[in-house]
Amino acid sequence: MTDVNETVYDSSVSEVGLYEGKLVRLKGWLYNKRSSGKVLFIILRDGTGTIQCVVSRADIGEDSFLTIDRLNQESSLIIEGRVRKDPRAPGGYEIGVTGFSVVAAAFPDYPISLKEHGIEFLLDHRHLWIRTPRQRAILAIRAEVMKACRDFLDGEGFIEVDAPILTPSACEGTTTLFSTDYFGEKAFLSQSGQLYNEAAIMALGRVYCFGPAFRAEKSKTRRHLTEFWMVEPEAAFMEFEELLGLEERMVTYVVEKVLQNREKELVLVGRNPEDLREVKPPFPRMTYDEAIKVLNEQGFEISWGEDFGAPHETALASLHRKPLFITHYPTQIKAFYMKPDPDRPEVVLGADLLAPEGYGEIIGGGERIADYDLLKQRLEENRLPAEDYGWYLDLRKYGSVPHSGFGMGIERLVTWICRLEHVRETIPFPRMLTRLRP
RNA sequence: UCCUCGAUAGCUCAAUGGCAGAGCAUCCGGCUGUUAACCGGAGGGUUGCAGGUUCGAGUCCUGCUCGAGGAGCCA
Repeated sequence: MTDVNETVYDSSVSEVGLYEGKLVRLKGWLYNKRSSGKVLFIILRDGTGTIQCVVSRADIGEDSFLTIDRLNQESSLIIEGRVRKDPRAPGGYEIGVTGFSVVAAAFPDYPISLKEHGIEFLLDHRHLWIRTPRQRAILAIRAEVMKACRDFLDGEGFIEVDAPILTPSACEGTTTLFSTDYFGEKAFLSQSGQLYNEAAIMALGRVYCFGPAFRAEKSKTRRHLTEFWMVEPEAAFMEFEELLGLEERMVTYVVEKVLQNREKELVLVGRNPEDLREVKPPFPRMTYDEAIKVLNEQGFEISWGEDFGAPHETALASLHRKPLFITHYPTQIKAFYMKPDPDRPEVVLGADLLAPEGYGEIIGGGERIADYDLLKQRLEENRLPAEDYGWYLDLRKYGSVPHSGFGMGIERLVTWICRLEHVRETIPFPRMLTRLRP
């Protein structure tokens, strides 16, 4: 049945269809095993997918059959066999095993059996949980999202500039920061690279930073991590209207790329790709004033000047099937660097982008204050230490220009795109209020 | 920090105040096309911790610990 001179092709599980009728060699892990006496079905996973491998006692001999029959879940092995189409196989193709070698037999107590598990148990075993097809799919989509962000911004003339993680003070001053000791001085983990971006645009024009951000808030919800990833573009000479257009095109591009390259994964995690095909410009817009009116009409008790809570955001966003811009928030509830609307200084030229289906804010951004005196005044109003912001004020002293930027939270974006219940599945090793390990 | 809910076998869960149970996983056996295979058998417990009520507590009461969902805050 096997010609000793026949070529054996090295393949990944995902590309096995290219070798129909040929012999292939697959390297991976035993995901599941079913036996029917003389025939054994092995589901092999290799990081690109899973495939059914059929082992028959008659084909490989009694000893080999017993060896493979005794392997436990997650044993690593190399399998050789012939690719064939079979409607009975999940995925359409299967491998008729002609030979194998065990790389390492797994201990018999692999914790993540193929049944239901609670979230605490799964998070305690996150290092193993990520092996499951669903988690693999989510992480692959995350990577696609991050790549699409970079590709889009690179294509728009942005240059990636890394912002520091260790910083001497708060970027926005309001939220809680993780502190650490820096050779006897107190230092903080960055919660945003934005202020450094503002310095970088005066050198490079258009920049973005892409990195982790840290928030020591005691938030305990499905939308919060203490360590999360954010992409923050910033552009010199870009005003508010142009910024919203950029955000719209970027979100559209990212969604398009995920549909193009990770549709299988989307389906696997339970997101209907058709929902996402509607995400195209223009996105609906609503001013803060209008939003307050709509919320009051819906029975919410919220008055002008209050910030939105999660239920408010959900109510507003569920009016549309596309992301929704909320613009012109009250100056008093937004960060000190946001530029007040020249026609109406009580509101800022800032916007949040709310994902549909109750996923909340995925982007926050706006035009920044370019005027030296106004920025100085805002710093004082917010009681921020002058010595830490001297360099930031310098940017307004030496050739200040109108400029805008935004931050997009990767985990929230992925949560919405995948239609997940919680952000914790969208990052390889989540850091949350009650979780630092593994 | 606040509100609500929860903690029983490795995992997911059941058990009216009255003998601590099932499915899965593990081990042993069976089955020539399985689909989170199936069938038979075995092992596996300080019921989160500390008190209390009771003839008797997994179950009722008090305190604590840990976790989940939500609020506030935010991406």
